[in-house]
Amino acid sequence: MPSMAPLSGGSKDGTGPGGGAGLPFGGRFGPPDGGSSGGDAAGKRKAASALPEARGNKRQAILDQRRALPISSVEGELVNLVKKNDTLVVIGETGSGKTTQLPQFLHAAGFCKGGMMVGITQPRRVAAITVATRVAEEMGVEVGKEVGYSIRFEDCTSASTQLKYMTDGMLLREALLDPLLSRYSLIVIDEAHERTIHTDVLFGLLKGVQKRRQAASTASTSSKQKAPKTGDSLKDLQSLLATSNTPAVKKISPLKLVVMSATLDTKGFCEYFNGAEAVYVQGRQFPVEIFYTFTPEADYLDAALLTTFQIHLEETPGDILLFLTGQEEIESMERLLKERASHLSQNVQKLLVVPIYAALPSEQQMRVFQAAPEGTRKVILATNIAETSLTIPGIRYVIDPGLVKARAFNPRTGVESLEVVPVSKAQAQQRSGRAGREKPGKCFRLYTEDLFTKLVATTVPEIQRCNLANVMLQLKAFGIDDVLGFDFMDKPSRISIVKSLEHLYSLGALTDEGKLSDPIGVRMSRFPLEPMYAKAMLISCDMGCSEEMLATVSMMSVDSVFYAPRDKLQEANNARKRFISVDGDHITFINVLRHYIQEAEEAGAEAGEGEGTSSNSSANENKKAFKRIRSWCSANFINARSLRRAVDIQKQIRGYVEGMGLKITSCGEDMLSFRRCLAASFFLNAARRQLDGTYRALSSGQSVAIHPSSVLFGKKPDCVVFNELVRTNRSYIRNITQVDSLWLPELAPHYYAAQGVGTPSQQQS
DNA sequence: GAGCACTGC
Repeated sequence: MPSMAPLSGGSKDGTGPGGGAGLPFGGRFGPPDGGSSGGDAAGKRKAASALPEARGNKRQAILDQRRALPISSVEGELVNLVKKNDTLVVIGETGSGKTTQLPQFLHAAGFCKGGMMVGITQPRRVAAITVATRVAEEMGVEVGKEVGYSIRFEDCTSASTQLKYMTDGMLLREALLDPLLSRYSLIVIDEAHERTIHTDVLFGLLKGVQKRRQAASTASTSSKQKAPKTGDSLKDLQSLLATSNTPAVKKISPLKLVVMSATLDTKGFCEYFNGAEAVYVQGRQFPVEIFYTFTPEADYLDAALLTTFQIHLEETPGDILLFLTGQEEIESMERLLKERASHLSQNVQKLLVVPIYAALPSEQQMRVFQAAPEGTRKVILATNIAETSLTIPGIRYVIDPGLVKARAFNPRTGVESLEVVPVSKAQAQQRSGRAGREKPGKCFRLYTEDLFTKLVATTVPEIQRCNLANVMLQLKAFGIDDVLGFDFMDKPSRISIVKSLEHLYSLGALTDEGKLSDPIGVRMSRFPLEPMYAKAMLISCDMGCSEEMLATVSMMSVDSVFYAPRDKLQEANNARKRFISVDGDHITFINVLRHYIQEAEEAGAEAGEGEGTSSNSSANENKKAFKRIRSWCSANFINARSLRRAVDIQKQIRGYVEGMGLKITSCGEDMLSFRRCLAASFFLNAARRQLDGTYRALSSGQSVAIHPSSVLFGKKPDCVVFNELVRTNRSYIRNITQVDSLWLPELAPHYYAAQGVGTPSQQQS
């Protein structure tokens, strides 16, 4: 393709504020290297008024906006390339319009004919919703009709849907039910550079689907051909293709694939997709000047503080975005900045400090989107959440200390930890790009240019740094038995795969031959849960306490529901007391969920009592109920967002259980039965108290301690099961329930030697 | 007596 000019670059010749010239903290920064980049999907725009006249104007405005996008000048070429290639790699920089426009081009070119769909995956739920909404608006249709989206808990599509935006995890789910993705003519994997675990699994899977649909379509044209050769890892699906559903399969057309990425790291993608062609689409991003420090900073927090005031006192208006590693760091920086800002002289503009991180309650998160008052500069203290997940308007200055808190995972021990590590080059570029969304901006990297060149190019893909039990279960469910030979773009370590297979085997999900067991493994793979929780649901159905386990796995699947701000710790602990069970955290969580649901029901009933005839009054009643629940949450120091999510999950899992023909039953007050069920479910995570008072995890033999946030902290139970093993200063277990040590060999005899619970009967290594 | 980046089904 005569393609498409290179992406717009940063300025090469800017003179930096640091360059030595008269700054209060001068001499800190060297000259710019002129880089700029980064970006995310198209943002949400305001819906226009519904007045006919305004609507006409709106349509014209939309058309103008679409035509102005860099991608629209190459529509014809792009469509031809898609037609010509089975797989096409599209590199589109920020603001190119690829996410909203390319699917519309494909729609116009006839890829949705004959009831077929174009599917577009996104790593995040919000992106799927906002982009689908925008595209529907541009096409002048209602969301959910021709253009729809599908995310967990919300399917906004219909029989007439032709462009379907969805989370990557959702497409994986769909592939379980329809292994050939027979309703799709083309799949677009967007934001492929983010390399989420779902995206990476999809890569391998879709390559397989392409192969089989190719085979099916040529088989149907060249008439008879025997079942495809077996012997490769996909033989199960191939035989499925050969035996079942024959008429439909014969008609199937080949599957096209478009992989869209924001980085220039095309080589890896093209090689992986069998030498696929790549095209570049120019972006539209303002230049961002990059500054480095001349020497390494001993204390990056101090350097960040000084740089903030340097910008504040010397630079033109525009808000500042400072990247920090976590909540604690943000809170202390907030205090420091506020303290220093209070000493600013009267004739200097004010500084407004706003924190944002995922655990912050939503009302407080919203503050970053409010414009600062006249004559005030806003400084936003953010975690990685501001890197991709949300775009904050008004940012012209980015301060990047070059560090990030990332999850690490030791496959040998199964221990997870969070560690502060240097960012990758791609991440640093993504961060600096945040300064050039609306106007030219500046990015101050609190490290030397030499150090930048030594950073790794891209972040290690998620699939290489987390627990793979779920992924392996899904692959087995797809009929891929040879998981070690699966076509990963970046293969996880062998030990990591083997360990997760052992884990699945211990749970009974795999047979001695390593195949998915039926019905246990098959059922487990259907649940949108960690394998251990999926198994727990199945066991609890046999043990008569599935209602309690349903509440437990729902609560275990969300972020901590207890919200304890540092300054109100005592109050929060007191509030928690009313929910506590002496048996442990699991039953405590069940109590929280039950109280919440009861409160919500009462609030709903109270609202219903005063129900009037007008919809207005019922809306008010809803608002009242909502308010009551929210104040109940804050009075009890409970994170409302987490609990709402737990309720959603509970509802969804209940549906799955019932769909399998299993019964949800409660054991009532018989918590002994429920604790036995917890022991039977979580036997892989058991720990026993040693003579010296420490605890020993039975499966790995490592020494662990009960986390102080557990209700069993300081209670010295003899034997416990737990759900989380996290390493910080030492190894802590969290979410714990007391069990009788004799239950373990009784309920998990295949794992624990019958004579006792000193050690498991296998897996000693 | 400690501390939890961010997503997703």
